[in-house]
Amino acid sequence: MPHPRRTDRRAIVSAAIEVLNDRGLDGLSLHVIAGRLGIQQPALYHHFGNKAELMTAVADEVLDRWHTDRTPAAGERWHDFLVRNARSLRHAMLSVRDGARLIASGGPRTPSIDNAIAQIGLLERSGFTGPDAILAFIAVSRYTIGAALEQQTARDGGAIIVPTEPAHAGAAHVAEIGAKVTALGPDHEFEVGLSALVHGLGGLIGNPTSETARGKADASTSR
Amino acid sequence: MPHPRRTDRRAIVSAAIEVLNDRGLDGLSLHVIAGRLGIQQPALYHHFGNKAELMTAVADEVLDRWHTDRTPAAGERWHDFLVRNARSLRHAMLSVRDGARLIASGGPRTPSIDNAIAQIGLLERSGFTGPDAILAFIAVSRYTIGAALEQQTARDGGAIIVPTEPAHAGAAHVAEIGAKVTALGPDHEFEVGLSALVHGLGGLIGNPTSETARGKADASTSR
DNA sequence: ACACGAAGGTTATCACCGATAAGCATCGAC
DNA sequence: GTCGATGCTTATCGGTGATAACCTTCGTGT
Repeated sequence: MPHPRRTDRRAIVSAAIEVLNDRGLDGLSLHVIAGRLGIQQPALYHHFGNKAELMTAVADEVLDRWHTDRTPAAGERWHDFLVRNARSLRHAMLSVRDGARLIASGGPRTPSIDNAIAQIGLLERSGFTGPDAILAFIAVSRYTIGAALEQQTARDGGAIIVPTEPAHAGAAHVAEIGAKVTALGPDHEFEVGLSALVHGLGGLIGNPTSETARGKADASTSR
Repeated sequence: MPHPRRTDRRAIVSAAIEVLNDRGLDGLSLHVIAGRLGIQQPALYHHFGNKAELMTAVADEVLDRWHTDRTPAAGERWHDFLVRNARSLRHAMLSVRDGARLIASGGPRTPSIDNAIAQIGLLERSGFTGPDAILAFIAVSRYTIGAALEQQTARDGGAIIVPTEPAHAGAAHVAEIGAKVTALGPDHEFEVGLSALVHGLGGLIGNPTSETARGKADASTSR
């Protein structure tokens, strides 16, 4: 039986996620994906123009499956929603091996227009200006991605390594509290920063940044 | 002139940075690096065990060259230093093409032990507990990396794209404020989140998180 | 003085990857 | 009933990281 079933984009994306989970992003080759579907590698080019296009579809599927909390509930407070949304995004990235690298490599996501309207609307109704609402979402999303990325790419299991040069005065102290932080776990690391960020974003209410925007751009080169 | 000069690790890393700047991270192959040095590709394996090792050295060199503000100045306030440190890290990542991807792909950095002691010491003297000091640094660093990564991988020049489905009610409004945010520029986007995050981290003073952490693996720690 | 081993470089070759070309089979529409 | 679109095949290409085997230079210990 040469062709038991017709292959479509959804089947390919699902197979890719399976391969991703047990071989990692570096082991995710078109050959292996096709092999799991019982077809040859060039056949994939009938469904996707190139590998990058496939990867984008995989990233979208991962978000669709696990990033569930994107819509503010009725009467939900703005910071509760921001936190819930960030946790959901993080959960999605951690649900797949190398998920953070996968999402990050695809560049910034563009959410559906309806979600964007609902999200921004909530923040505007809470006192944020329009631009500040968007800036708040961007900040939370970037922090979340950065946190998931570093957690997932940490090869030493997330432990805080202190290069223990012999008998350095403060080194022992740093190593000790480093061990404490490690013991608290990655979830706690994430929550502390998230809570601080969201709390700080509340300061934008009544202090719109677009008016206080001063030429603070230091020597950062744009590229 | 077969061998004008002996090649060492520093020369290889410098050549790699040059190649990185004009071909990008995806175009950074061992063949091209060796070509710039006038040698063959396998010769590089006498200096680095594999490509990943070379990339780590390149990332370290980038940080050494451009991430200059890592040490707190005498009498500097904690939040001023945190902000200055984050700007310096961002500046380093933006100083090289694909610098953020380069830094992020290498996993979390381990700073020199002396810097870690000085940095943590400043925060502890300012009222942070030891673990919270580390958590604050981690949060700022992850936000900074996430922000630089998304800015650098944005292929549409950082513009906020609104999928303009026809005549959608709030779409026009979202597109309008999206354009405003885009006009403010990436530096402003970064600064707003950074300021909020650092401001929020100040709330940790007097409210140590390690004591409010419930249901975590905290039994093993000291005393 | 000289042998010798380490260091740095060479050519040849591998397996693998993404991508393209050319051809064959199936199947629905006209 | 043919015909073209669709999905798949085999063959092949250039490029990439990595390994093997060999050669040359050079500092050094006896």
